[in-house]
Parts: sequence; structure tokens; C-alpha cells
Amino acid sequence: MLTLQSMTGYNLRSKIEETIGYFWQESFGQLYPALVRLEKEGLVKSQTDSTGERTRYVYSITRQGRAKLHSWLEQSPVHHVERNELLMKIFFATEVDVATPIAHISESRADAIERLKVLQNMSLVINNELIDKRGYDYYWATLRNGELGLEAHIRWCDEVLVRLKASAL
Amino acid sequence: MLTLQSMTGYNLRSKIEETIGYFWQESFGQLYPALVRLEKEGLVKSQTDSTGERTRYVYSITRQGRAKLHSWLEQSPVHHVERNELLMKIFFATEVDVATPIAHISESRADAIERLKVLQNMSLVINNELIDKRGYDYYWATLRNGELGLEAHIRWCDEVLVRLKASAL
DNA sequence: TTTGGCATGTAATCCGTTACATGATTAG
DNA sequence: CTAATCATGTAACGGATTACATGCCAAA
Repeated sequence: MLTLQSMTGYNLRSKIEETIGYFWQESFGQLYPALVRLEKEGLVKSQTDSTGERTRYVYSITRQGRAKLHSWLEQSPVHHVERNELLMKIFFATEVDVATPIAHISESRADAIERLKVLQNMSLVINNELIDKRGYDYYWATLRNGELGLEAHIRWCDEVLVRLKASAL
Repeated sequence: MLTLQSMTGYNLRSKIEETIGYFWQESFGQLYPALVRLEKEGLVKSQTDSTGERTRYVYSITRQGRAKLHSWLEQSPVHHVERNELLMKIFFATEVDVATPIAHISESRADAIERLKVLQNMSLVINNELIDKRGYDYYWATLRNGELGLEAHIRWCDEVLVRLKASAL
């Protein structure tokens, strides 16, 4: 994030939330200690901004930090199984009334539609903002991933709801 | 899992792996202590099987355990943002050569195709096994979720690869 | 006989969230 | 004036993986 612009820890969190928040989140409890550690390692540096009386620490990425980022970006991302509580509750739904999984899936569908709307709005917004072509493509790609994933999820909900409602008769 | 049949901790892990392994995994380091804790709480009970000289602990679910399971199954699953390393590496790909995200996505696509094949085979297998209708629907639903998700992911890879390869010229 | 699967567990470590704690600045 | 947002941090806790440690049993 610091490659986009230098900022405070607080600011970093907002930026993360508003750009990649739908697939990556950070808490202050992790962010602030991480910044301290990164500065010790020479990967970021902070400038103390003492306008007024408040001390703000504005962080920037260093040359070594950028180098480290590049080497991280080049490493193949490893796929790891993410636990899915909804699917778990569907898999063992024989234990409860069919109304239960139906309710869970209906809720999940409604939730997915809300989140899809958010992503679609973001897509419109980045269209209007002037970003360099390459950066635009990459941002577009991440949003598109969310859109396609949510659309698939909504279709899944529909398919399963049809089946379960039929067998609930 | 113990509602399906009583088993040892070791066995539980295999069962988890082969049925819901693509969306939920457990390590021994968590499983064994968990079984001890659950037994203390009266949610499972173990029978010591001392055939031969080895001591095996075969766990079963208790009435209270089943009650607890039911109440858990009825609670709405909460959606939480899962961190996505691939998307992170795409988002910041302006920092590296376009060949890098292309390679990552190509790998991810190949990986998704392999995992899709596994799920499709599982779908065939559960078709041939005689499970009660309701249980079949639920198992089918979880597999179907994986299939649709992976298909969407593969389509995403294709879309993005087209764009990136065009801009790489 | 030796390899692979069955079987159980502990310890170290890491990752991450939530709660706690404090206080300045700004907009309505 | 007062609520929201900016701003920084620590401590407690929980969840999870990995490495360590041990040893039986069956099949090739």
C-alpha cells in the first residue's frame, strides 16, 4: 500500500478497507506492531509529523522494502483450503430440519447480492478515476474475481434452494 | 463426523480429508486435544479398544454432543473475509513485469482444473453409493458449490489472461 | 525385513482478533 | 458542545500449524 502513497497506520487501514477490503483485511492490533517491526528491518521508514500537538507517524516504503515486495510478488501464491462454515452446516444438515439449511442459504444469497452491488459500484468508480492503464487492468481483475465468484455463489444458492424446497414438500 | 460413525482421532482426520477436505481440514495437533476437551465436556465419549497391545480410543458422540451440534447447525453462519494471496499479487502487479501475474494466473488455472477433476470424480462416486436421499442432496450441494466456484475461477483466469496478454504486446 | 499406514500425543510458534486504554481534531 | 473520525498503541486470548516424539501392525 505504501507504494501507492506514504501514510499513517490509521490511513493504511482505511486504504486497505476501501480498495482490497473484500479479500484482505487488517486489524490495528496487527498493523501497528507490524509497522514497528518493518521499520526495524529497514523495509519502511517513518517521518514524525508534529503539526499541532499530535504525533503522527507517516510511513514510506524504502528501497529495500520495495525490493522485498518485488521478490514476494514474484513467488507463486500457494493455494490453501479455506474453511467454509456454510458448507459445513449444509453437509451435516441431515441432523436438523430442512428449513434450517434453506434459511442459511437464503441468507447467504441475500448477503452475496449486497456484496455484489458494492463491487459493481466500485467497478464504476474506477472507470471514472484516471489510473494508468496497467494499474487499471489489475484493479479491474481483482474486482472481476469478486463479481464472478459472487455470481457463481448466487447461482449455487438458487440451484440448491430449488432442490431442497422440492424435497421439503 | 461422529454422527456418521464412531471412530478414532486418526480415522476422523482421514474421514474429514476424504469427504469435506476441499473446504475444511484438521491437523492432529488440533484434533487430539479437541477430543480430550470434548470428552471432559461430555460431548463425546471414548471406548478403549485394547485388541493386540495397542490402545485405540474410539470416540462416539453423546446425547449432549448431538444437542450441541444441533444448536450449532441452527446458528446462521457468519461470513468473514478470507484473505486471497493471488488477488493481492495481482493488485500490486504494477510493481513487477506483466509476465509475473500471467504466470501466477496460469498456474492457478491449472491447479483449479486439477481440483475440479477431483470434485467431479467425487460427484460420480456419491452417485453410485447408496446414501439416503436427504443426505445425498446435502453432499451433492457441497460438491456443487466447489464445482461452480472452480468453474467461475477458471473463467476468471481466462478473462484476465486475455487482457493481460493483449497489454503485454 | 522394511516400508507405509495406523495411532497418539506434546511443545513451540505464529498469526490474528478483540478488548483495553488514551487522547486530539474537526465538522455539524 | 458533542459526536465522529483521526490516531496510536498494548495485552489477553484463541485458533491453528508444524515439528517433535514414539511406537504398533500388516503387507510386500
